Amino acid sequence: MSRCTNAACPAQVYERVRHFASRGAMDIEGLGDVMAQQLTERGLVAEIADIYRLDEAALAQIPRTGKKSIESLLRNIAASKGRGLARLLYGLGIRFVGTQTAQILATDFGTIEAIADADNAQLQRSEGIGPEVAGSVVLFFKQPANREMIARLQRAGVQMTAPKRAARAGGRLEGETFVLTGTLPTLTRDEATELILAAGGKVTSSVSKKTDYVVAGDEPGSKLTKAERLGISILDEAALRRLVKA
DNA sequence: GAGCCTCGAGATCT
DNA sequence: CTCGAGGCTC
Repeated sequence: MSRCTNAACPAQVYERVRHFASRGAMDIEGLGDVMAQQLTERGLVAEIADIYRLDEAALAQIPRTGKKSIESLLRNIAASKGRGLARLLYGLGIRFVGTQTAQILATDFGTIEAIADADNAQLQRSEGIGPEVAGSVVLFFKQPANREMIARLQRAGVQMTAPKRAARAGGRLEGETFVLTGTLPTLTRDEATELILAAGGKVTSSVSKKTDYVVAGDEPGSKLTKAERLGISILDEAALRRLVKA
């Protein structure tokens, strides 16, 4: 696979902005595919940090964007500053760093500076980080343009810290691995994940012998079948809540 | 090397 | 959600 290396090319800027604002990353509602396209095409956003410089006058240039949408978007942009290090890291779009890896790095290192200054060997001490991923992270933070972008985000007030792992250790679900499938009655996937993480548990995406519990909701997928075959404990939402509180 | 797991893309649904 | 590719662990 080939990768375009011109960071300034419009298609690259658009992709970065779109990914940064996406649900798993900074979750900026109102800044989806279409808005990202408009902002980058019009030169209102030439790099990620420009998102935080947008104001009413700039947004008013965009067709079909009235006072209400503008107010709401600006509010959502402001709210995104507090999403925390894990989401921010994922949002930066570092190769091989998805939500899981970003989460691990965030809780292991605690601040963006610690990650940016870590060398290959230090990064590899984290679970799931091998030579390839570590190399990719080092490469990203070696680029002066990336360090500058981060500095600009920081100046804009974007928070770049995370509670360290220690703060969460000793939870009731310490050492337990969970997999979610189907739709839960009252919790979203993110909320269920957060509940488990907060109790010291771990959430992965595929069922294996190492899975301790499968949390199944309505219309579960093949993960439930696999869990039954492997004899893994199945929980519904109520049982998960009980386990967390137990 | 085997098995596990994440990433990332594409399909499905709301 | 599923699934393949490929990185990581043991």
